[in-house]
Amino acid sequence: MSADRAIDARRLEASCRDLIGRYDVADWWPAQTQFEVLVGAVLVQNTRWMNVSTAILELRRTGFLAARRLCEIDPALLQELIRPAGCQRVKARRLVSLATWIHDAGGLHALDRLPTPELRSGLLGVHGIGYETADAILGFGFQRRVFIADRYARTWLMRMGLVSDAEPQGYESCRRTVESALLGSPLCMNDLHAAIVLHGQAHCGRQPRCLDCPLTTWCGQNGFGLPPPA
DNA sequence: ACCCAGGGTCATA
DNA sequence: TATGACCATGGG
Repeated sequence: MSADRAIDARRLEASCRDLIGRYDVADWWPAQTQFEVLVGAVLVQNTRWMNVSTAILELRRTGFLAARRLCEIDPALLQELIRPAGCQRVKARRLVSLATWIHDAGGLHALDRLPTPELRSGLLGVHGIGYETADAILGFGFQRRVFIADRYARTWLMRMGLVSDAEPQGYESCRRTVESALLGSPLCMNDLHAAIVLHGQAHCGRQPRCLDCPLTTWCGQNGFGLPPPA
């Protein structure tokens, strides 16, 4: 399977570098503390960041932006504080689960020392944290080198012809493929994710803004819509 | 007045 | 294993 690997690591690296260079990727994930990154990762699930930031402001204003505090918070109060982010009942439970896991593990300082595989499986064990949220937390919260193979990423990679047709279908296979292909690359994976999302957003929506975009992406339905050039 | 976003879980077939 | 419903708010 690796003999005729259907991915050109050189071209992938060049394309990613090019993409990163086209977007302002600095401070793409605004956060004042490490814990705030983890909270934001849960709150942003299927939600615009604008709504998340007001919820985070509420949490900060009331002093609940700490794992220990969130473990004991009244669920109804937490729901009210994060209401601007939507799905408040669901996300309140998830935040408490996350905070409890952190507390039981001995705090973020203890978790920081764990190897990435252990940390990742631990995160995935928390109710409400799936692959994408776990990897966002690993990358932006714990500064680990992980590729976030979200839908934007998989679509972009496929449309660019950078991965085989089979890869984008599964999160994990795509993630592993890209991570191994970029093993020796100096590219910042967080910057790459930011650029991919910004690129996806720029090509999203009913008014495609980038029909003349030099990158090989297409505008239209579902993010990258129009069929690939024949 | 729609539409859906920096997902994940759970119930079906 | 593979879809689909569901969560829910606010900005465009």
